[in-house]
Amino acid sequence: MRTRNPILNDTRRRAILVAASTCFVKQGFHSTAMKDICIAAGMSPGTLYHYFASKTDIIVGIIAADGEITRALLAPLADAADFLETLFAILDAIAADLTAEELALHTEIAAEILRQPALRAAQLALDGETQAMIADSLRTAQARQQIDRTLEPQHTAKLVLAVIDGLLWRATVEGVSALAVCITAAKQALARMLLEPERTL
Amino acid sequence: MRTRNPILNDTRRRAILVAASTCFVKQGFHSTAMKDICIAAGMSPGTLYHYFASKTDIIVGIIAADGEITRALLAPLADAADFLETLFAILDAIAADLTAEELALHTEIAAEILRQPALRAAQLALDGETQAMIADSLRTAQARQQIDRTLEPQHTAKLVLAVIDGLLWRATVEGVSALAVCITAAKQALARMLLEPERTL
DNA sequence: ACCTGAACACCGTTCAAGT
DNA sequence: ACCTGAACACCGTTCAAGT
Repeated sequence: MRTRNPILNDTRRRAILVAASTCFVKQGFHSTAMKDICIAAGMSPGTLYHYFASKTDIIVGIIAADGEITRALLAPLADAADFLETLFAILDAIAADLTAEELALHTEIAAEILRQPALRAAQLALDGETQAMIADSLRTAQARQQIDRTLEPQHTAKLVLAVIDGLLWRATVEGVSALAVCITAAKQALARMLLEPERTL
Repeated sequence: MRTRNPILNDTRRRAILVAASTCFVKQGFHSTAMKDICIAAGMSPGTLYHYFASKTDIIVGIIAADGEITRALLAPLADAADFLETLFAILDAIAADLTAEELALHTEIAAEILRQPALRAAQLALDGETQAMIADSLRTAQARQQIDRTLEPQHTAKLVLAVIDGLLWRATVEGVSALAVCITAAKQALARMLLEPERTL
């Protein structure tokens, strides 16, 4: 029994996730065959299954990768000169290169999570981490008097995520063309939620 | 060439839709095989395909059936003694027998609609009808001074549907146990939206 | 361990044959 | 027209064999 090569393992897994994401975004999750992913990643089915146990397991990988991206996007909040301004910039960044196909995949993944308990567990864990990260940033911002100090951080973090979620869902339903309007509405909602009443924009 | 029997056609199509819905709700859209639907409906694949062109076509049928149910649910609004009270009762009725599995199917259908242009067209048409229906009811309610008369009916109808949609999406994400809280929030939002400022509950 | 590609079981859809 | 069930093409997954 030879020992596993962690670097190769990581490289291959990333390559597969990239290939799979590309296919899923373009054709949809259920319309892409494993063969499609194999071709896109330049490997045989056997090799692919050496790195991922199933098509669903690839989604677990995508959820995890998305989680990392989300955390990287939100990182600037932790030490922002202005919390709300930074949050708004993040929203703009999220919207900047968002396509209808990406939103569609987002919905397909949501549906898959609802049907598969294993995925639900993975998603809940990641969501909890993101929430804690925002809650921490909120505490810092409150100490700096940038955010209404009467707000409970944990609960407020949940609301912030709910607003972002709602924004994405609305853009999904109404089409990417509605993104600008949705973002404006989301920003207004966030300002009212997070600032002290007398400081409302 | 014999002539088609409309009654039999309608009966069979309804039976298939009921069988399919049951399977989809329980196991999910992509996990139910056509064979499952055939067994549940008590017929052979050939017969099923005599009434529905494809698995996707069954979803078209389900969307249409859901549309009819929605219209029946909203019908009381057209001649309500109190518009808002009637709307609230409808929300409660929708929530009364809503399961996590039904919400999951709702998300699966949404994903399917986003991927299949034919489904999107069907959905848009139905949504337009529902919207027009609510707009009419709003006009009547405005004439009866039950609703803020400065509101534009068409646009407001859209908002009402958005709130209901948001309510269902939130319940999907947070779980059916959150339904009561979501409904309360939705009712508050609707009251603020529809009543004249000084009459807010 | 890492990789290949044939093979297997399953599923959506079709179609010749029957009434 | 309405119905049956075998058959076809395709897809997710496995596995014996190779390095």
